Amino acid sequence: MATLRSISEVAGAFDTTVSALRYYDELGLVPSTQRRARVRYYDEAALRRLAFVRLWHDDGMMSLEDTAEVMAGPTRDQWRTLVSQRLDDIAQIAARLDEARQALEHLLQCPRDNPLECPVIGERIQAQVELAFATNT
Amino acid sequence: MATLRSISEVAGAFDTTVSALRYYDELGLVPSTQRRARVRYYDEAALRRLAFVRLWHDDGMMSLEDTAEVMAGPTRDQWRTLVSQRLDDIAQIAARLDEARQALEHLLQCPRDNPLECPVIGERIQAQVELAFATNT
DNA sequence: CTTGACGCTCAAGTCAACTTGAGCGCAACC
DNA sequence: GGTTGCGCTCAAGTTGACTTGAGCGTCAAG
Repeated sequence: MATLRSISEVAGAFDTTVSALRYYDELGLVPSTQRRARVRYYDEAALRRLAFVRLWHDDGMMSLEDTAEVMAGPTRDQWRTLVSQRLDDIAQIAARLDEARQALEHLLQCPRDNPLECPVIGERIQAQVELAFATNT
Repeated sequence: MATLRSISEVAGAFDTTVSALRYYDELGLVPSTQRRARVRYYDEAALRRLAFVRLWHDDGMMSLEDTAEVMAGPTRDQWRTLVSQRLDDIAQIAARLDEARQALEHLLQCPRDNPLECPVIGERIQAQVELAFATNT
């Protein structure tokens, strides 16, 4: 049952590095289960914590600190706020991502050689500039 | 016509800082139009460059370096590759974002107090762990 | 005529999330 | 019995995108 894995096995399986795992351990984010003569071993529970971290944290979705807080919070209210904030952030990011995607997709089929000269992008940009100086001259 | 803005005006209008603008200038990313006795002034064209930078770069969509390359590339092929790579990245990020959103939304209405104990999330995590050690024991 | 607001340069500091390097221990293999 | 492989610790380095600080110039107002 309680199969224990060495740090390099875990790193290999989760496509990460030994040093990153040591770093997580140091932070207390994913502590190794046991220490036999200073050597770290990981069991299933630890692996689940690790998978959790990678689910939240990868690609900069959530900072390690926030991830730690979500996992650590013994009471519901502590992480609920954080989670719903993060949901708001995600919605915003998704919106921006979609804007960027549209712009980039246009660029690919835009006949202009220099992106700065593209009239379609130019319109957005111009709108931005005008908006920036909307209140004063 | 050619209205010139001071660095602090520009910073205020674009909701950024004077030091960031100086940094962009130093990089050659958004050079100031003129220098009157060492003092920077920005015209419309410069503002358009700045808006462009913020459109691509904000929220970590694109690094400043990539942004620079897209704007600088005099030939189409130079930035086309970059742009389509970035489109791929965006698609991936969007997918991960959606995964994360689903997980977080579930958490908000999950009766469990500790996210690590949630069976719905647990299933994903478990799948990850198993997948990680799929090839060896 | 000094105080304040704004501008400048150049060097150094900051932050997150790691990585790298020095120097060590222990076990196995040739 | 040396050397390779994996593990360890602790301190310091890295990267990107800025920020901060020291020290200075310039001009308008009080």
